[in-house]
Amino acid sequence: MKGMSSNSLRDLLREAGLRPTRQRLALARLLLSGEPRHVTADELLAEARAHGVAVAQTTVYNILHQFHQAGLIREVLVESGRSWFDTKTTPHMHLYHEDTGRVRDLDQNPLALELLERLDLPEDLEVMGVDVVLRVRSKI
Amino acid sequence: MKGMSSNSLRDLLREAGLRPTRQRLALARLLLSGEPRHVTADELLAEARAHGVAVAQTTVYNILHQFHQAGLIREVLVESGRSWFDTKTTPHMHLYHEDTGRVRDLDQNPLALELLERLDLPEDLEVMGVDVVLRVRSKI
DNA sequence: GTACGTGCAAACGTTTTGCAGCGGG
DNA sequence: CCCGCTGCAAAACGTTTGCACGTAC
Repeated sequence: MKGMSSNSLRDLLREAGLRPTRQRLALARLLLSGEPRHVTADELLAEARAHGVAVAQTTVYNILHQFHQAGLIREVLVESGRSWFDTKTTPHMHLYHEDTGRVRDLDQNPLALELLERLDLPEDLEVMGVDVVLRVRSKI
Repeated sequence: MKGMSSNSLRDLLREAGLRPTRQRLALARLLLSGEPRHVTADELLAEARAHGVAVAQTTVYNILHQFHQAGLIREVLVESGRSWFDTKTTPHMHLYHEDTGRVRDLDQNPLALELLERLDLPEDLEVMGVDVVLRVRSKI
């Protein structure tokens, strides 16, 4: 999505059923027009304001959840009391660095998919997603 | 751990490096002396008070985290803003029912272990744990 | 014009802080 | 008996909610 134009961001939002408001466009540009990234709500708020975007904290939360529901980003739960959001939406796992509190992608998609295929689930359940988090620490 | 006596609970806490205080003993009895279970802090607080145990909310949080750090219970992160605690500590995965908000165990240990073995991790990282959550919904 | 979004303030669940006093030794 | 640590109230933290006002269409 690198170097995505204003117009294609507009279309992206519209296709997701979201009105391309000033705030949504600004956050979409920060989140979705570059390399995949992991952010918290507060980091994104600070970044938006540093770029001169006038936006309320609540709105950042609202928009992050709207993007999540629309499938534009993923939510990653690794700490109680704080959510990470991941702009990479294809199936993959996460590495959580307990020392730094940072989240990284772990690109071994086939494993998580195989895991899912080999599970014996009750017939009446639909799988909405598989979240795999490896908690790691530096050995040194 | 079913039907565990007061004395063995005392020993369990002592071996975990925790003083067997009145509150810790009461919560340990509720959590660790029966079948494996999943609770939130507030559920446990309500249950303790229903059993006539005088304990503060903060103390329940403190003790749950102390039990977690001591390896007596596991923390399960499936929703932002609320932690579940699982009294089953052997390796296993979790099923998160998005309809009901409930957590259940999924006993397919070998899969999660195999997953771990087959990952290519940087040499300098130590794996502290693997969390696998399947988000499911009722098909009906 | 109107349906939908935003942003404020207040509520929520959880975590942290500071400290009085209990209890293990 | 005493010191370390526990357990508490209160505040802080990240997030969610309810509602009045704005804005895209």
